Amino acid sequence: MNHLFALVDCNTFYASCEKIFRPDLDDQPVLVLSNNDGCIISRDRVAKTLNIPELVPFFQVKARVEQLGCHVFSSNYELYGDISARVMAALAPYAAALEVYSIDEAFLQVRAKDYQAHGTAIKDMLWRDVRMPVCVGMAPTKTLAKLANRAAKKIPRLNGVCVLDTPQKWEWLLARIPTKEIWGIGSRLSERLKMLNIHNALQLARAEKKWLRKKFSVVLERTISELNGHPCLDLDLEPAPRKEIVCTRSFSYKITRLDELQQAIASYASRACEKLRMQQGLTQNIWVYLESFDRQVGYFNRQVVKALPHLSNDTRQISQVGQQAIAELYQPGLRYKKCGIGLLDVRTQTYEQVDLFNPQQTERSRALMTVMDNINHRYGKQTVQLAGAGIEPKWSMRREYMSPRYTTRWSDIPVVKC
DNA sequence: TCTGGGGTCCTAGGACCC
DNA sequence: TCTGGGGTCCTAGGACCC
Repeated sequence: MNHLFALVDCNTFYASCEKIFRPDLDDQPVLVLSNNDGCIISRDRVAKTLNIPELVPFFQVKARVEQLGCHVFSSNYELYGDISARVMAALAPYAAALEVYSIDEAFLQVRAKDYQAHGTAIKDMLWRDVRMPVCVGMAPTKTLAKLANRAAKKIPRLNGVCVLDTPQKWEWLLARIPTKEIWGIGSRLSERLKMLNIHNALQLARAEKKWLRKKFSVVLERTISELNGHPCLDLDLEPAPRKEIVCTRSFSYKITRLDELQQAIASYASRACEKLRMQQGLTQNIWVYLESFDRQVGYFNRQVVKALPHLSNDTRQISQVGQQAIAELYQPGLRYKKCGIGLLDVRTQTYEQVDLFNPQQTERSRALMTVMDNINHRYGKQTVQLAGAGIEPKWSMRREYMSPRYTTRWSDIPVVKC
């Protein structure tokens, strides 16, 4: 075998991040909530044994969770992002090539004499150096590596490492995996496959792929090839810049006033524009979204796309257009729960087409944005921001159980008492 | 009172071109 | 009696992922 793909996936990533700086919680149940403290999105190993469900609204289980003595945290993305970067950096020496697939997963291209030993070495290293528990799955294709990883998580005797390097090994596993669990097969597809009498991964692997391509899509055809050990998907080493940058949030309570909605849009526009400038991007089309829910009126959402006069990454300009748009969408008397802004058709500054007859973003505006970003990078987010975004606004999301930003704020650095 | 947020890729169909 | 063929670009919507 020339090389294998390895998928390294952190176990209960958010909950594990919270535990790194709280060794006192080692054997305690830990839960992490989504934005606005809405749902449970991560449960550590101990909480799972208590049968606390994932993806349920927190308020429904709050009483039980407290009774069981769970430690609850609001999501702390600054912390998780930083721990993720540590994990990825630590993995690099163990791979010929590495793809950061998500905040808690990486695909590696690995060559080793003994793959089992290599996987164990990766797992032990991440626990020793970052205090992050992971599982490792290895196989000749990414799709099989995903399934190997799932097996490593679910089958205790594998000790967190699963290598599928022969058809005998992966076919044994495929026969035991429902189609829904395959990477790229969601609930819709798996239902339709069931009607064709395809219930598990082995049945899919042995199905007629050309016919299924016609009936479904090329994606499914690739999945079938990958299940048979024929790689179709390579590592994505240099992720392409984003084509869309979206920022939407629910409010901590229902908003009724336009000026508060405009504050929110200004604040989300700032966030989106920071991301835009980070990838040296420009945008010309702005999407604005507004959602309300009211007992009497019911559910309602509206959206609009607005064009800027020219390509831009200026927070002030984009925020202003966003605020005009939200004013158009606004209807007095409704109670709003969520709004958002998206930057569409994002392109790179390098390829900007200069138009002789139309205005462009000025040098002055570019320079100002750079200064703003530098200050915020150095002294912390929102050191400089638009006045229109409001100062510590009441509507901003609930985060009642927030842990310190141990690794990204000087003021939050943990203190060791001897 | 109360249910997250941010992405990508593919396809079908329409408009338009030569 | 009989009405071409092939291609590109764009958009909306569906499906999927973490």
